Amino acid sequence: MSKKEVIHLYKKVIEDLKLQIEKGDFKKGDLLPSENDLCKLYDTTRVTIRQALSALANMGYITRKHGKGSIVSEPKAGLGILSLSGVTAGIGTQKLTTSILQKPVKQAWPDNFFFPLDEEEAKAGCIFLSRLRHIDNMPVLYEETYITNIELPRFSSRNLENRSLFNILKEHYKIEVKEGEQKIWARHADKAISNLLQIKTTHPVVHMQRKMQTNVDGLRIYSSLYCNTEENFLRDSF
Amino acid sequence: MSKKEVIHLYKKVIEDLKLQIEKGDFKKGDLLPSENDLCKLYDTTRVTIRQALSALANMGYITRKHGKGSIVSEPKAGLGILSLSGVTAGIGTQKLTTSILQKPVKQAWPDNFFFPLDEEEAKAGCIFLSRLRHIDNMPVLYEETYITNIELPRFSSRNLENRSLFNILKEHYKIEVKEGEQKIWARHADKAISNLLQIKTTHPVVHMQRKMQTNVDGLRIYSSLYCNTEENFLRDSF
DNA sequence: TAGTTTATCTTGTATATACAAGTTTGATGT
DNA sequence: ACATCAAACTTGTATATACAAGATAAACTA
Repeated sequence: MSKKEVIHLYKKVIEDLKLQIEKGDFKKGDLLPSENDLCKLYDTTRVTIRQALSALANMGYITRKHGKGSIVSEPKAGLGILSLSGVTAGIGTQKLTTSILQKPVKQAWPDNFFFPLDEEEAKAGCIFLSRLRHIDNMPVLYEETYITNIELPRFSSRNLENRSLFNILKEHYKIEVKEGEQKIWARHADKAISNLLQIKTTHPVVHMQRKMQTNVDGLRIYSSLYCNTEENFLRDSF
Repeated sequence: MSKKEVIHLYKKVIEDLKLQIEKGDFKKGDLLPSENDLCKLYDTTRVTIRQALSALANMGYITRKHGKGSIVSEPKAGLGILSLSGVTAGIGTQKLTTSILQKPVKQAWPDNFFFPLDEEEAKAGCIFLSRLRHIDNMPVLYEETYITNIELPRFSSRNLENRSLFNILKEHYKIEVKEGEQKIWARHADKAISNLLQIKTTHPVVHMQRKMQTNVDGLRIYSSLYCNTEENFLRDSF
């Protein structure tokens, strides 16, 4: 009764190459195997290989040069919060830990929610969770996440510690973030935030509000986050 | 002796559809003609049409739905490039003014530039300019821009006041920003910034450093900006 | 009528092939 | 030794075709 999901060849090529770049088998400036080499490797044709390579180029892993080849791009560093490419940051995963302050719970949207909601969305309610991220055991980023309430089997009980919410949504529910918008402020930490991030109330923090569309119709992800950028910074690529 | 550039079919499809979306022939939510219809229209095959459509999807003009069609997206402000918005909904362009503190000048890159430069780039030097943006005559955002020094005829003498640098680069030099990355901090304003933005040195400001790739090989645009987000916020779509 | 199936749309994945055009390298000829 | 040219790479554009799979509406059945 196993799912027996059809794994598409071009997706396998993407995953393989992505992994090898992230592992460091291919470093910045290296040339990937040529399209024809990859064709032989995967026993397929150039159209399929090119589909994978152009996706990788779009995700920012490589740049392509006519007559030359596929050149591995600079690895992205920083707290890659926003990267749509799914690059889990250049900050070593071992240094970045996440603790859940509020496990996912179904609830109504807060009053005066920070982005306007359409009717269906407002009626459906949301799944709320909050997390605190640490780097080297120091709290750095506090994030509140609101997901439109649709049926996500076993979602509330999933272990979100030290794992990317986006990866879980992708792997288990095939939900992928497609586009979004964000608003950015610099603020003094208020009492709650200064407690959470263990800083003084005069300390400047980045405040961000984000709205993200997904590939699932009607399902949006909102988040509000506060970040102490004294020792680290927020980064994103577009 | 004209250039007689070969215009590729898939590029023509992209341009045609893009134009029709921008003109409003296709509005948000509309379905584009199906792939097969477009095949007949352009007397070509699906592979070529799909190449165009997937490019348009990547550019954010459409989203594609399996079994449904190509759906025209909400028009977006720019390509994920930072735009400034007011708390009170969108500020009209009339309220936003720009003054040039430093007209474009050719110079060497600063020492310890905030992004690593490759050899060619470092050798070429840069064009530097700085601008101060006001909302309702209050200074809100200070931005320093560095462009790789390539020949841009008459660029230094162009009037950049109240006009988008990106629009000028696009219209006059066909330079378009393709992708980029940005780093974000919250900081207390230092003396220079507090003077420029007319705020106290304890005031929190958003500091951003951005690196942008263009469609011209070897031409990159860097910027470092400081923003007072008390009355306004920075906004960004991706 | 209401629910189900079927046909027919749509896009998604894939094979096989051809030639154009940019880049590099090595052979050739002076 | 050096410049030139040709061959052998690379990616870019394109045609033609096949079947899978999601979405939708018409036809069918209870």
